[in-house]
Amino acid sequence: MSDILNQLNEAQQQAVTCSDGPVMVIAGAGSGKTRVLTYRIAYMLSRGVDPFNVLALTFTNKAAREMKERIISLVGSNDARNVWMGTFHSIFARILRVEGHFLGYPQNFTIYDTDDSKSVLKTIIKEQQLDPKVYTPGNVLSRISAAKSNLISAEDYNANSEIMDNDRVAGRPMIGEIFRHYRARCFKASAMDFDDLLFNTNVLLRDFPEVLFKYQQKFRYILVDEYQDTNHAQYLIVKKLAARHENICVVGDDAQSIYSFRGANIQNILNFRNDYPDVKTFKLEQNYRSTKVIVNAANSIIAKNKDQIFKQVWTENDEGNLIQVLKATTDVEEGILVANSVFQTKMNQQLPNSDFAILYRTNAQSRTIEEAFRKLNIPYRIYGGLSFYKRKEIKDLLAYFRLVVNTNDDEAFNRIINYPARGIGNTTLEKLELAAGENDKSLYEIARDVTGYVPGLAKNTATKIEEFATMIASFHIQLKKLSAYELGRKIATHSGLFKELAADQTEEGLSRLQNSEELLNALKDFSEKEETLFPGEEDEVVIENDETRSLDLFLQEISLMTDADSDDEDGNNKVTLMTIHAAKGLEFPYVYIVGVEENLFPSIMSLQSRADIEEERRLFYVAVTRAEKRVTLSYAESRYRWGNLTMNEPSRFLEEIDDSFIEQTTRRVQVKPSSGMPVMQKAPVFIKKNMKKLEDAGTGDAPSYETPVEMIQQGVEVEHERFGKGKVLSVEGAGPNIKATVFFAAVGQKQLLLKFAKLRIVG
DNA sequence: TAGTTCGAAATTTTT
DNA sequence: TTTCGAACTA
Ligand SMILES: Nc1ncnc2c1ncn2[C@@H]1O[C@H](COP(=O)(O)OP(=O)(O)OP(=O)(O)O)[C@@H](O)[C@H]1O
Repeated sequence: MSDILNQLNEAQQQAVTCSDGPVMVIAGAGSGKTRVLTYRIAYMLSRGVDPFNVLALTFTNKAAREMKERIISLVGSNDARNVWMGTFHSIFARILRVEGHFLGYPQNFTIYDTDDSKSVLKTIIKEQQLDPKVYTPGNVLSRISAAKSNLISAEDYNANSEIMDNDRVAGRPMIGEIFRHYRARCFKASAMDFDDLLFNTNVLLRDFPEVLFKYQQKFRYILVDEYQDTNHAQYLIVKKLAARHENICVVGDDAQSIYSFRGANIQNILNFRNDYPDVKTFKLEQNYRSTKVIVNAANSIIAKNKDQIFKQVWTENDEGNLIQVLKATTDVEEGILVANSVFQTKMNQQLPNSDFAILYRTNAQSRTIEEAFRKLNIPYRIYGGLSFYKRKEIKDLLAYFRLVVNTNDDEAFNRIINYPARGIGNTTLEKLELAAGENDKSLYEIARDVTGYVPGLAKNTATKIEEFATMIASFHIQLKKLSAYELGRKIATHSGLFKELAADQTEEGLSRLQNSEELLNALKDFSEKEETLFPGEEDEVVIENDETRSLDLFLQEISLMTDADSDDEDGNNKVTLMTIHAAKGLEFPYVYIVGVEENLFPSIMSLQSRADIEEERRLFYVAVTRAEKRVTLSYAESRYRWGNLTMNEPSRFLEEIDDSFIEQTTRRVQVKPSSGMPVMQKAPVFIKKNMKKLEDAGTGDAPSYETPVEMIQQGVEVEHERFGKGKVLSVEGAGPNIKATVFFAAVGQKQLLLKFAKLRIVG
């Protein structure tokens, strides 16, 4: 046990050993807050606390997993497996699976992701005959989401005159009505969206005292990491659960609150004392992560914010490198400069790729960076953006799985009823929807007896629909009998999905098929492995048939997984590319913050209000404090945005850093990259290509094609990145509109505008 | 009903 | 640059 305490400084030790009652740790970046939380749990366990009585809420599932590993090695016992540890969403989804019946949800409810939610909203907006330009799904969803995060139900929303007035003034008076429909539809589909998981947990704990009591007894010790980014719904859950024993420990840093856009409220941490007057507060001041330069620069950045708690942060670490600033002419060049710098640093000092992280404000920025790394053959991994589970082909297959698991899932039904094509079009679907609404049934139930519910249908169509429904029913029966993998493969083949994919011989089609196979592989792994993230207990029989790792369990596991949660199978020695938001809580020796430009970072959306700019500044603070050894900032004077060239000034944040922390020579150095850099041959090509685009954008006329275009003539063999190989049958048109008719082996004859089509001449 | 084509719109950040 | 939906054709 003293081993555990030996690895902590005095303030940390106090925070760890101060046993019962409310505890708050509020401290700057890299001061060991997460470490305190981890060691605190280890300490408790070593003092005989039952791991089943500990609930630890982390920001990602991966953080939870790592914390668990750490604790296991600290206490030298596998017992720590049984600690309840995970994100708010995954922990309470788990609990809702068991207790949801109190609220009328089945155990196998579906979790809707943002796309599902938007799709439901789109249907409602159309149904209500509202102007889709005024009511965009994204907009409406964010209103609804904000409401639910603040525990405002659809009824409350409509009854609240202030909210309704706001909507009216904003020209969107019908949002309350849409909200009502949305909530009804989700419920009917046995589905919860992300916000519902927290909202419904609150309802559960509010309206069912016996449930509240049960979990208060279970979770005698509650710990929350990154508490500054909790929203009201999360705050109340914690408050309710902790009310009985008040063994609650929260750690956080108000200067790192960066999720207010999804309802996070710094007041939760600032007002903690109001709820627990006898809270013991600990401040940690020593930073163990970063060099003096980084710590001091970060301090000077955050000092510009008005709203903050003053914190002294210092370090005994080395002075370290000054902050480098790279200036590029274009976004493409920025990528090259960054990749070069990584390459040089890594070669000079013999460092692994995993020592480097590239952080950006928006996902869209990853592209140019990615291309530069690919050119240099530096392995990288992109987090966020389009994850595996968001790909079309994967979502299609998953929609089949979802419908089989929860036949009420109308979203899934909609997605796959006519994919692969079964001759069931929009008109038919509308009739089904109508019948479903009138009879208060799910689309699936209508489909099972379509002749009964929708009499006027063409015979052929009705048969098709019933065949589909029967197929789903036959899968559904086998849900608990087969493993996830066995059933998954059966569905993929029997539904005709694989056949459809295999028929597409284009390169894109092949990769789609491969991805789908990859999903089946994941199912296979899942079916074979034993453990899940969560412990089970005798008093909660969630899993009826423990033997089969069935498909519904698989869906539960992946629905709340982000790609930060999964590890890469082909090695982890890669440069990390991610948004700053995703980097919260992580650390890397060398950090590059790219796109440090006005209108991008700070985002153009934030310039209106001081509060928003301060949040951007906190984001910048988070970014800088991820670094252990060196920070490099970069900006580009111009960058492409939706295909348009835009000019940008360097970010105000650059100027806010004291000059004494910035390496003054870097500017000169990278205007003329030193020779010996590996991309010297390639860089000019890139820049030239970009210059050409510049010209085009400037003049508009004077078509300037790259040479190959003239070479595309009748009879030439070409390759298209999507359609594969083909032969040019004819070329017509002139100027910017030259068109070629090409016959592709894979997809047949196509007309292509040479301006856009990327044709390569073969042979 | 299915497949194609053309024009408009989109990008903050995420569970 | 890509994605989505409306309009059009087979
Ligand atoms: N007493 C200590 N001795 C040695 N290393 C420490 C000590 N405390 C913390 N560290 C190290 O400092 C780094 C930062 O710790 P940790 O991630 O817990 O900080 P944090 O306050 O949670 O940071 P952030 O708020 O930025 O996420 C980690 O690498 C951790 O191992």
